Amino acid sequence: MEYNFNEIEAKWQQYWAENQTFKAENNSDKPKFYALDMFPYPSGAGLHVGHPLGYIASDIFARYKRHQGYNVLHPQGYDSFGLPAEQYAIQTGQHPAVTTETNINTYRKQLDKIGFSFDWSREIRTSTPEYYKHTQWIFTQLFNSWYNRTTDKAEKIETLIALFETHGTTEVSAVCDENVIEFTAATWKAYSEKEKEQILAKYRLTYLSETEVNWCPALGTVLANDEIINGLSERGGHPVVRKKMMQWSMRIAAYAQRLLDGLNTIDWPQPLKDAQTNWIGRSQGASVRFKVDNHPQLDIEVFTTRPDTIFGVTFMTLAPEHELVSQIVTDDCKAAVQNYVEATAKRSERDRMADVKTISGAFTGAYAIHPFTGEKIQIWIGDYVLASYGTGAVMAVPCGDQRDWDFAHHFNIEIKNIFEGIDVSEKACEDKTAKITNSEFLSGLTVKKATKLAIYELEKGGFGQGKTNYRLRDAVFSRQRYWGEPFPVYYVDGMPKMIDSQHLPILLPEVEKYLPTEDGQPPLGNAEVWAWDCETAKVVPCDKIDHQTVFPLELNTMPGWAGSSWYFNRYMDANNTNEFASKEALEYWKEVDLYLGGSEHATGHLLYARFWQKFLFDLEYVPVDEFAKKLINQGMILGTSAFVYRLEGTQTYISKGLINDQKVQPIHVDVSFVNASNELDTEAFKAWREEYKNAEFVLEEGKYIVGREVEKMSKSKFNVVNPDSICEEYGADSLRLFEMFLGPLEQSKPWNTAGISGSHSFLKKLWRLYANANNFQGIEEVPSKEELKVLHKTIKKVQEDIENFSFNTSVSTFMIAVNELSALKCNKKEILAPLLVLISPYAPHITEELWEKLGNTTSISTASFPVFDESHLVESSKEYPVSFNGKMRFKLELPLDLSKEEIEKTVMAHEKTVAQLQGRTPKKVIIVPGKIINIVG
RNA sequence: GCUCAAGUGGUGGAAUUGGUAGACACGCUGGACUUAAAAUCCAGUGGGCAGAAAUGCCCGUAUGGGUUCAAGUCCCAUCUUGAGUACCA
Repeated sequence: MEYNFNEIEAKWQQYWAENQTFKAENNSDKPKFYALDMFPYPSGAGLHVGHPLGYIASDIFARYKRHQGYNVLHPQGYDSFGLPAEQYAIQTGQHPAVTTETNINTYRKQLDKIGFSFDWSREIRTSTPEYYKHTQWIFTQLFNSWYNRTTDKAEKIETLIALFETHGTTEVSAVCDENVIEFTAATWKAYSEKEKEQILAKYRLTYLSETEVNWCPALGTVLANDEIINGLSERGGHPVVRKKMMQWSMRIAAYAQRLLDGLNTIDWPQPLKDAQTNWIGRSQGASVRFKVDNHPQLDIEVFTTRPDTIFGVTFMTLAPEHELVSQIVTDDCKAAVQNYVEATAKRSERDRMADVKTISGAFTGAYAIHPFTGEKIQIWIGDYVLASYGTGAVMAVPCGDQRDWDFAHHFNIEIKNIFEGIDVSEKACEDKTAKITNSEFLSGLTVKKATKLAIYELEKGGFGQGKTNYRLRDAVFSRQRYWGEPFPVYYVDGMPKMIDSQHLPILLPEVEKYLPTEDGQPPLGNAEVWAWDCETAKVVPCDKIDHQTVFPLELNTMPGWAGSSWYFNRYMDANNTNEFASKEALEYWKEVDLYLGGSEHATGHLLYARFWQKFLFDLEYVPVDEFAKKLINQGMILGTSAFVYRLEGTQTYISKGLINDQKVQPIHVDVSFVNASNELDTEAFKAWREEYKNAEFVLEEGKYIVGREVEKMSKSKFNVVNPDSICEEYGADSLRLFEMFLGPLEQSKPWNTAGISGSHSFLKKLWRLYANANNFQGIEEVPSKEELKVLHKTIKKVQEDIENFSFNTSVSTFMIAVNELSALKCNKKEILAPLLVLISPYAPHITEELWEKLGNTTSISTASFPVFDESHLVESSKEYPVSFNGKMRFKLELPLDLSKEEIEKTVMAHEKTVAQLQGRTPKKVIIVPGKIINIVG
């Protein structure tokens, strides 16, 4: 009987679906295990072979944990709001919901074919009202909360109001806007409702603020930073300008320290932790206030990580946008400063960052007073100082900072040396082991001590204090898009109001056009029914707006990361209609035990999700403050793009080997036109597109050879390989094994189908092993010692490998086991049955089939994992490698219970040893029992 | 520039605490079966030198040093590639 994978795979996929084999229960005596994949965005291109890599790995782990007796939650869903569906809608008028639905159906079909053990009863889609109802609810919770520094957590806004009522601002230590005012309890009570609202807005965890966006007038839309290249839009190459808009922001900066600290409690890859650590960018130092000469009321505050170098300050630089620039600039410098400010304003932030080499700036004519020496210090402006970091001003220490040095050098400003025995005439000294000199009370101290003392003296003199700064900025939460969660927000007299949670969800309104409106409003501005009626608590037509009881609704939508910042909690209780998940479900599943996904989400999704989780934890909605205990990044599967070379300006295509010095244009061709030896099917190429119809080819040895390059798999590069055809040709089990066999999970690797026959023939060998064993039945007979040894060393290795996520090596272990058992002509049930359980997480279909043929009536997924028994591996002897000066010369079989002395005696007496030594006496003999013998001399 | 990861046969990769480098697979070569092909099975396969052969010797994990009885593995320097980030004071 042949291995008919098509039939077998269809049979078991149907069986699992009908029997709900992988449905997870929220009540169980078993220990729980939650294995999660980062859910996909359902793009129109469908799944390619890169997607399943991580899904296969987590599926293996989930199945393994089931064999170990865990109650496993292994769900899947779709991150289904997003840009491509909206752009397709703009082009075709097709509603994004329709496109999304179609794409999801394609994904589902493809996923089903690979045999994943997902619990589909818990499927979620972020774009459904049942789901985004809760996303909206979380937003309102953020709005109704503030960050209390005293308790170091988020609290309901009511606790802040209570503090204001009893103590005014005196007892409040909060993470809030910079420009909050102080008041007493009495003043607070005297404020009008609107004034109170305005004050509270500065404390809420989500708040409106004027933020700059990249506005492209020609496209009528807002662009993300990476959609802009050299100041022009990526699509169409139109000019992009910076425009201020009122947008929602999330006070993620409040959580900077906790996000940093939390990294120590979770098992995530170090590179990913490093990326988050850098992104949060904690730096410690001091904040120092410099008085401005002739402006006794003005202070310039700077942040420095090197307060120890304060006596090396010879000038000060402000960001051109700094608010004090216009106040301090002297009349004779005014023109130059204004010119410079205008020139920098024209350059985009990107341009400014990209151009690091050009040094530019202008002198303001004003002077600051050094807090310790009282010396007058020139105040400059320069675009190397960023308004958005720290205070937008730096104290420049040219001897200790290369950028300050470059600036000073360029503008001929004094460079004062405060480092003992170091020459700073050519470059700054950034070495932190240098000794400070020429610095009054800091002279003679090391950096560490000087820093401490400098901060102490600053605080004593009232010039500043120690400070910790974070690079992490609050996150903009508004998008000028259609296909996203609408905000549950309406505006009364310009102030945002939350819609009460009982009225959620606020459904995404229908619009005629998915583009922004002509006056630059977001697409929801096109909606005709988009106003909130406070009396009926319903969304009503816009023309009913009277600003008495009917008010305009928010026109922005939420960003892509809103829905993905809490979805892992939803799977725990995905069909709950009252709350995002019940307390019991959250208590039971707690957190994700294994999270698999790409490292590209390091500073996006993975940071925002940790932030929301901590927030929900603070308000006691979730039981843990880190949502994923362990995280693994799977590497990307790269495509091998193929190129033809067109002679410039012609329809002639030159085979790769014949190009030489001719001017050719490389053009991507569909990889399906190319065979394994890089030969192009020229007819298929000509038929591909109208423009290639008349192509002529310059062949080498009668063939057109294409160029190859490994790139990211992408539709536009025509290098996408889709799993469907592989499933058809070799079966899902072959695909699963092959993807695991490609190499370490974390590593990026090019896709190359050449090796798939190896995995496939392994499965055929496996099938034959069972077919030969009493026609699949196996025999009830005590296995031989060798057979048991093969089985148990396989159990040991596979178990270790799975736990280390080393799936590639366990596939080779299976191959070795099957090769060895085939050689032994093993037909014992006692060996063949446990072997199937070992392989079943990797190749679930064939193992279910063989399991059934062995006489089992329940799914193999219910079988328990074989238990490793050391006793089968105990050896009585060892084949020792015998080395001379570290080089292995021959092997010698010796009993393991020999003592070192006995080993040495035997080895030294051996004829090969004598031959190797050629009469020399060894200086030393190293014997590591059970490992190696090394003779030196 | 900075941070991180990585560099091993023709190819993907293995070698988990320093202890037999190249497991397993692909590819290739030869053979068996076959009219033939496919499929399957068997043997060989890092490079070099010597030998009819068994076998022996030398070289070999990006490069150059070092530590060690012993280094792909540890240390220092350099080069290359990939990823992230970027005037962060």
